[in-house]
Amino acid sequence: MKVITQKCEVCSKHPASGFNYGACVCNSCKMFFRRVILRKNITDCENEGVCISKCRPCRFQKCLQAGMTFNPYSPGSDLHNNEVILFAIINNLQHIDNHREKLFNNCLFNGDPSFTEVLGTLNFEEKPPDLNYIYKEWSFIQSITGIDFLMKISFVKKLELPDQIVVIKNIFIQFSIFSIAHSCYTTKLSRLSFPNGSEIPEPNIYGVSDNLRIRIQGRLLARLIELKVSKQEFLLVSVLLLCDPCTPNLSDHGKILITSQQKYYASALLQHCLINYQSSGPSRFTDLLFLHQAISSTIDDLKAHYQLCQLYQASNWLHTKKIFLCID
Amino acid sequence: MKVITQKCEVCSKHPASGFNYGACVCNSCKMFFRRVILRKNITDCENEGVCISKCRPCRFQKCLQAGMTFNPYSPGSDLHNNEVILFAIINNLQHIDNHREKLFNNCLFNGDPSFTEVLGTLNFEEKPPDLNYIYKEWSFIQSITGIDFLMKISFVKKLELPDQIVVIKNIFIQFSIFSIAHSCYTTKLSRLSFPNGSEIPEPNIYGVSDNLRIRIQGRLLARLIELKVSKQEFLLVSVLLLCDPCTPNLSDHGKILITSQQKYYASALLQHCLINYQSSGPSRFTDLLFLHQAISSTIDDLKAHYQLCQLYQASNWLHTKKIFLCID
DNA sequence: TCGCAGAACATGTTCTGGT
DNA sequence: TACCAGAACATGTTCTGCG
Ligand SMILES: [Zn+2]
Ligand SMILES: [Zn+2]
Ligand SMILES: [Zn+2]
Ligand SMILES: [Zn+2]
Repeated sequence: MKVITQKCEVCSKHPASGFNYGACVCNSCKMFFRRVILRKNITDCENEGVCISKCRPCRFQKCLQAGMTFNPYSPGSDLHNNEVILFAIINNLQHIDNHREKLFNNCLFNGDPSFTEVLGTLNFEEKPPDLNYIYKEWSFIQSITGIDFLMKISFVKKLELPDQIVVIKNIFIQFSIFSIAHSCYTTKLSRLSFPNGSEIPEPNIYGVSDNLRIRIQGRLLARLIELKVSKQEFLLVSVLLLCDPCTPNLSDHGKILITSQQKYYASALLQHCLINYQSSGPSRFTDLLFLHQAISSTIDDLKAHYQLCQLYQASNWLHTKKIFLCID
Repeated sequence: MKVITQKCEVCSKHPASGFNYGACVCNSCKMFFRRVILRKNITDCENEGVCISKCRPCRFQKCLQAGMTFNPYSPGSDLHNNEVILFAIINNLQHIDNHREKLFNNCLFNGDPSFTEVLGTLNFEEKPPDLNYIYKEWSFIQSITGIDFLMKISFVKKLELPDQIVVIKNIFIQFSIFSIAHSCYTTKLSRLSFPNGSEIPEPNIYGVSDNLRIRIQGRLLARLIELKVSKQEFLLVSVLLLCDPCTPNLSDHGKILITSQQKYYASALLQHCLINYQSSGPSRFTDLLFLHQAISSTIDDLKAHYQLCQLYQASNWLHTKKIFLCID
């Protein structure tokens, strides 16, 4: 008699039995979600990224992505159970990021894909141990692995293709910078630089003000050091960078999805802050969100720096990769 | 790596995982069987006879039919568990027979099907309460419901069609007589007769020896009374009548199947006797099997009687139904 | 090494009760 | 009455141990 003949949002195998735990899912998936939460047996997908989504961990991720939440009547255990969800969300991000790091450190990417091409599968190759990247290559592999990471964040695939391009294009440089900065913070470096030690931006270009370079190298990193931004916080903030409903040229559908995801990840970050910082959780949350400003300023400086470099030493900046030129 | 790519004998949905509990079945069916036995939760099929065989009780019957047995290592409980199986076998027969009785008492069957037609679905109709059968009609409904009963014994469907005809044709009269006799025994009648009281065979036909009639009316019934044959025994013996590997014109395949079924039901009957008669179980078993002789003799007498009647009163025996004339 | 019984675990379906 | 959380039950899959 029900109008809901919809397929389950998670398994799409059974018809949804109704609105269970906050999403339109079938009974099996409802019970599955419940059991994972209660038994707290969250594991990681074996083949991160290339899974057919039929495995347990991926099924659970789909539940989370569908927006399922667990609010048992029994008061008190409430927070505890939602911590499980939070943990799972972060854990998932952590895995995708571990994969990114692996690619960044051990692989190379041949070619010069446009944005449309980037949306397909990216084929990384093993990097010979004796190969040394030059600066340009570092920044390219940093960005391309960053894009790969962003593409793997689950809700991105739910966007229509043009929206995917728009969103990724809007954010990948910010993420690259944020990511390299956090990695430098983790390894206790005081200036932005690639793993081989070459500083960002490329030094010693005649005519470019040292002031600009110092700002680029220091501002964001200093803030990360000051706040002692954890990896988990870094990841959540990264996803929130992506969740910008004001991204230009976004379709209506995209806007709705991005908005819901922003709400979702924002409350996850807030919860995380509350758990780790108790009463000062909200202010921590604010600090983290405002990292966005430091990132944006750094990008602005980088752009200025780039233009100056073009001005003074054009030849060195030839063959800029398409993604940096924002070519679709 | 296994050669066994066979389908499960019970569900034929999964491949058989091996030889489990005595039959080639899949793992699910293995566990299903195990659980039914252990929990002893045997129930009856809702729509006896016309079930798609997907329901629990039918699945369990299929297990039994596939020859599955339960012999747990733990000594002592052995017999107990096999009693569960025995109970289930008898219970199933009981149900089919209850259905037969219902048809026999409350329904009528229009038409004069040949044996080939009888193998399809038999369409019984509600009998108006004010309708009174004449003798011929009683014997027809008795036989046709008997055939319906026999067809529903599970292994019959496993026979090839010609074998089904051969087997049923060979036995349906014996079963009819046996059945009516046991029913008379149950209702404490001393002479074979139909529910309306009309005696078997039809009395008062001029020229037929009373001796013959008395033998027909009494011999089998007397034996049933003497032995106090229970309904359960009646049912098992009935199936064993059917399990005659020497049935003429049986195919090789049919012979093999019938032989295995004979072994199966014979050991069930023996077990039943042992449980109820302990040390005199085997002799009880023998007595029951020898009921076959009384049935056969009665049939012989009936045939003689029939021929005599034809001789003296031909008109009365016109329009004999096809099944009695053994018309395929 | 293999095959199977049984335990343990995972998943799916139906029932129950509160709102 | 309809809806849904959770309990209870039923089914299916994988692991373990033994001969
Ligand atoms: Zn589902
Ligand atoms: Zn997976
Ligand atoms: Zn099976
Ligand atoms: Zn059934």
